[in-house]
Amino acid sequence: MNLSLPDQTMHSSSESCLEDDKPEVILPCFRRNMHEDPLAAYSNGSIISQLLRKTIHNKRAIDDNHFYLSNSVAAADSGQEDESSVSSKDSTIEAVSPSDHVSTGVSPEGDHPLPDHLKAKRARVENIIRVMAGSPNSRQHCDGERCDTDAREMREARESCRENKRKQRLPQHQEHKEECHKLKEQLHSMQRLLRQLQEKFLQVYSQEDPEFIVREAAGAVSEHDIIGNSTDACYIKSQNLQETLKQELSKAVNDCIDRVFKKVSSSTDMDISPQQRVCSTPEMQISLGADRKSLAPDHSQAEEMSKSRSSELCESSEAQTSQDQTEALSLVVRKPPVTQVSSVTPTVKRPYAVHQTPFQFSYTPPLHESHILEHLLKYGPHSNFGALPCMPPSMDRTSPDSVDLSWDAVAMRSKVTSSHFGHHHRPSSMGAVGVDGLCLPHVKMESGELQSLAERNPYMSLNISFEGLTPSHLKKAKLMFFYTRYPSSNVLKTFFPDVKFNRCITSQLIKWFSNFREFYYIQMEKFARQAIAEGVRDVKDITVSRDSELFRALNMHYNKANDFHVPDRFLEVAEITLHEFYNAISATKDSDSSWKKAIYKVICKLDSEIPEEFKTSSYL
DNA sequence: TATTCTCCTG
DNA sequence: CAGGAGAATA
Repeated sequence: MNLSLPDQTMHSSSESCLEDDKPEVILPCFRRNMHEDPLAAYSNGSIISQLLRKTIHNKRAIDDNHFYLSNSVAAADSGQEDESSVSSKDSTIEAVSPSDHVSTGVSPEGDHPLPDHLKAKRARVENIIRVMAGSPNSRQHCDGERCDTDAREMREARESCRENKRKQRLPQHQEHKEECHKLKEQLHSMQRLLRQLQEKFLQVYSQEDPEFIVREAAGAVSEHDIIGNSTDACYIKSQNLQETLKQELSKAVNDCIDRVFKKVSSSTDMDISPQQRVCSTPEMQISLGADRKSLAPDHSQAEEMSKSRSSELCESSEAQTSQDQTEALSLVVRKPPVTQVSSVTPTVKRPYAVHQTPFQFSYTPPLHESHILEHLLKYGPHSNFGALPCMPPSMDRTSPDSVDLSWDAVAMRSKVTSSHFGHHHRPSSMGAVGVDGLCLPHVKMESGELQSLAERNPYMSLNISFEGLTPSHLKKAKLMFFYTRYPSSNVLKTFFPDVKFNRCITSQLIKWFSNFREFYYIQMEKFARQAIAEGVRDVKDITVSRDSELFRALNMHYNKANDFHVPDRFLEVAEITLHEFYNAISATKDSDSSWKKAIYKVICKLDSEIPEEFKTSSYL
């Protein structure tokens, strides 16, 4: 394909529609429309159709290697019709030009002034189309190196061109009408949302403190200028918003729990499987946002697993109340009678409710409301609550205070995870009501009951299987790294006997060691380069002892508490690795992108036996 | 095709 | 350290 369009052509076709610097091409009236009053351009000049047509022309010109653009496009840009050049040279677009005239006259908006929202929207649409129109030409400025990309882009351009053609065949005025209609609808829906939000605020505040209505409403919904402006109560406003959200959420949650409990209590006599019974308790529904896609059911969990599992119930319920749950959920039983589920929550249409959040499962507010709430939660003052990241419920998020459990697992996890996640928050920070209510049922539940529930519930087991890796395991893995850099999965299974292995766990452990290696090799490279920079001439001058800075760095990473005696062999391996890096870098092998692979190959053979005591589950 | 590894990013 | 992308490997 010949891309060597004359420079002049490119300029006239690409820049003239994008920039102001071609006054000789763009008529003043058109420029005013484009740059000063996009709305007017929209309603009067059908700029969109013109630009679309120009796009088509440009792209066709590229495709067919036609060089007639400079004239016709310039004319088109000017806003004046050049039908002869259009229709005579490209009969496939014949529908375009006449419709321009039609649309110009039958513009649905006519002369009516439009809201600013609409103007802005329209401006954006036009901008997008301008970019579309300009891109294929600007591409022509590139040099020959990008021919491949260009070819691909050209194909895309052709497709896009076809798309545009299809659109062009629609009567323009109809298109405009539709567009206007859509915009209007959007505007209306936004106004509706605003009103609803406003009402919500008023309603809530009136319950709390009638005196606040005036000030708060004015501040929160200032756009509508309900009463006036208030700028002096920002802090109080935030506080109130916080409390309000908490109350609203808590109310909704409590309500749903009540309803679910009622339903459950009335249906426990029904003929349902143990799993079903288990899943029917609210805390299960809430907390079972398990990673269902992997992991097989596990009925033989160790006792401590079951204990930590119970802590998960509360933890995950906390973490998930408001976040978006995109993960497949296991909150519904395997073979639930549809009526049973839907009778509890009519909003849940699917018996296997895959994408329902635990929260939504029981309480699904109208879409707009939830959106508003979501937005407020995300960006509002209560970010701690709202911005809970989308992490699997099995991942660490603890609320030890919310459940009075004395199990070691809980305590341990709480301790570690609270330091692990900088933004960990205690329930107390969630407000008096908060989501603690969600955890309440746990407190009332006997530990034995919980345990048996957990053992009978495959989905919980999934959760816990994944949960099997604790910070203790991480610490142990780090120490094992002193012996083995590339442990096989068999080794891992052997040395983590207390972990119920599955694909997920294995991958996780492998990932850990991968991370360990990453740090290890980064340090090696760093110190090797440092040695070279310091002018070390001989590899033999590089040693790794316990006094070495390198060792200290590694020890700090894998043995932070420094309560483990690092085997000498590790020092040797570290030294060998350092030498490898030194040699490779000295030989400027690092210019090769895969120069480290040779080193990895050497190091992976240097794994040594891991002491037996690591095999005991109680190690550490 | 699934798994593993490295690299990169947050 | 987790997660994702991409390449290598089985």
